[in-house]
Amino acid sequence: MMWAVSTPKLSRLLSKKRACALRLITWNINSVRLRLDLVAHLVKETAPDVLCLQETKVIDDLFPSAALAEMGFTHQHFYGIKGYNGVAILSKRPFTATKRLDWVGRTDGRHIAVELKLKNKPAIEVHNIYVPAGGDEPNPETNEKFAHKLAFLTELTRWFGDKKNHTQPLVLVGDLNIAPLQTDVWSHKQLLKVVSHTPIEIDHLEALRQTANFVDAVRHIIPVEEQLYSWWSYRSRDWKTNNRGRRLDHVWVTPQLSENIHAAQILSDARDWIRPSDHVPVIVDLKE
DNA sequence: ATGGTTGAGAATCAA
Repeated sequence: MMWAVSTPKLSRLLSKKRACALRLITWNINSVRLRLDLVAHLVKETAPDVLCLQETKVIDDLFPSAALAEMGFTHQHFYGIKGYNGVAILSKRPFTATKRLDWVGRTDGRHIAVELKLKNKPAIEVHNIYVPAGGDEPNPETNEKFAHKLAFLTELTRWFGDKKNHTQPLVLVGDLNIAPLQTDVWSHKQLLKVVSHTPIEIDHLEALRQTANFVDAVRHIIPVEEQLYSWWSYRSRDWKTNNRGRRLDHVWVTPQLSENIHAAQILSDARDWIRPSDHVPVIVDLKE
């Protein structure tokens, strides 16, 4: 087994998982087959109960189910298309339900959900979402990809809005491809017209958040004053020195779960792993 | 203002 990484201090840096906690990780992995060894490393170091991946980039027939089951994820729900996108929810705990959701008339592997039981709580529904990146130009009139991104968020907002009267606790994670806060980007001013940090996207994301009064679990733990990123472009000579990151990956929970948020961390070390994804894992522990 | 890199999978497309 080739361990791609040796960061011996990693486990020491991680806050310890409580015995009675559900550890949830979201990670845009940018090809699950190419980075199976990194998944194994992550799992060994952090022991997540539920691992949500985006950009698996593999059709279901070729999904590496057996290897992931060997890592302890005997419960798996995934949906991938050829070449790009693709989402997976890997779990050590059984699901009580699974579903796939499709938006803007496409079946393009961007949203799946599972239901699972927490101790002493009603079953929670975990949504794993990969929001379209949106292309380069932040104008829906001229850029079809940006129009798609906004339409995707609008449809999600309508759907979660319709669920509003339900009392089921929800967790929404994924690569939302939007960095909402000023401290979620390396330069608020320089990114105001850059897709991922434009006001119109942030408004759309905020509308989605408000449908179920979702709480940003990471910012619930880490103060908004603190610069925080989960993605650094491959197109940077030295990501660490330039540190031109953005926080595109999120974990949200509905209010009845917010008091259960025990810890949250962004594993920026992972950006230095061998052949890294451009995104790093985001970890949230929920007390049970 | 521009260019810079990576992955899938076979010429570009997506990010």
